[in-house]
Amino acid sequence: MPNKSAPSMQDVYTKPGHLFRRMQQIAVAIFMEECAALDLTPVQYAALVAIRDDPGIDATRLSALVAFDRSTLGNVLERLEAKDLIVRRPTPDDKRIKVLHMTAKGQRLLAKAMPAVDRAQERMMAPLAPSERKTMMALLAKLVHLNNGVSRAPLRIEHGKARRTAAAPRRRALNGTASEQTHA
Amino acid sequence: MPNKSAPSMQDVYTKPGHLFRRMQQIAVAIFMEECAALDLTPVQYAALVAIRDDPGIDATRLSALVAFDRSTLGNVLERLEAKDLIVRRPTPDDKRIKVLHMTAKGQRLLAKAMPAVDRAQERMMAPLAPSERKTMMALLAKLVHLNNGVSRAPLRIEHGKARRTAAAPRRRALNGTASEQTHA
DNA sequence: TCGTTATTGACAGCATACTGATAGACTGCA
DNA sequence: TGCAGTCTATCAGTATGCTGTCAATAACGA
Repeated sequence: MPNKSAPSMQDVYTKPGHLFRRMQQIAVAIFMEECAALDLTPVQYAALVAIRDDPGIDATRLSALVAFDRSTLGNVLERLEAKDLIVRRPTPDDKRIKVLHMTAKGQRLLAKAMPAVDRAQERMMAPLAPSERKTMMALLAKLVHLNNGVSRAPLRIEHGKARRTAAAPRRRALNGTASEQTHA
Repeated sequence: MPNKSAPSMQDVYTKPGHLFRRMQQIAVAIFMEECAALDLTPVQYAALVAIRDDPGIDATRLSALVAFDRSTLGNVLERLEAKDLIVRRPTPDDKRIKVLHMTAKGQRLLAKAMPAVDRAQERMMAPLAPSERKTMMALLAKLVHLNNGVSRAPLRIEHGKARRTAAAPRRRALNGTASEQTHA
């Protein structure tokens, strides 16, 4: 009988946790290589896209849209503002909130980033055949969707786009739990 | 014609980079939940396993075995030592090196961690059917394998287990590049 | 043997993540 | 109306991950 009394590195190498960590390392490295000239991180890119999609959004709602931890996002936005890619403005209707808008510089950078980001996505999947990529992405999407809500930063998409205004009272319950799935 | 002039969040959601980041978030969250009582992170767990597998290894070689960045590993080892799970000792033959050994406390913790780690791995794959899990893991392993060398911390396994001794001069070229694959 | 090159551990600095706490602002309900 | 509970941004603390640098040490080649 083989010795099963203790885990070895050979076991670790085949475990999902190890492989997901490695793949994340690789994905970030490739992204950073492609975007080196733009001084843009994956997280910053996603935040910019979301802000451009939804101008006037506030930081807490943004964190739900891009599935970032709220505490982390504060620093990310600070850096984006320091680089003049976005602006944060307080609002008269709700003094707790600072709404986010892209600057012209941010728009230009995002346009330039697009091809670089696409190249990065291509490169990380390059080792797989086209049919394998499809399978991989379908399974990965399923895994992420059905595990949404596990981490501190689950993805939460506001349906009906009735974003908060002075007239429309804000929807409650932004604090989703693990059992609550955003898309059914 | 649809407007393809700019990326939207809907595009980002389906990109590999986004999904890998989300999955890593989820995997770490699940691991930490299962190991909360043990005060052990995924990275610390892998380091412990590797040190137990290969007592007397030094930090640089360890970083290659577990695919950690060398700079990060220093802090990880510091914390493991502070928790009395490992010891770092200088050697007379090479004054640059500090060799690593597990303590009895580390052994005990590792034994206790095993079932928790297994539960974590189960949980993160739980949403997939057994056949889907197999497919996913095979593709993920392939992707990581063939992209090994891309990040700053590629996996490098020493073949022939001729670890350095006073008699045997150390193998050169630990500085692998992206083109160099560890296993053919 | 002696100078060049490599290796090692340690740092400083930046960016992403998460936990938990806090102060101020707002809402809804009694 | 007034207060309890909620929501916002922010902060301190911890951990990972990367870039780049440094001094001490070791190996190698001329």
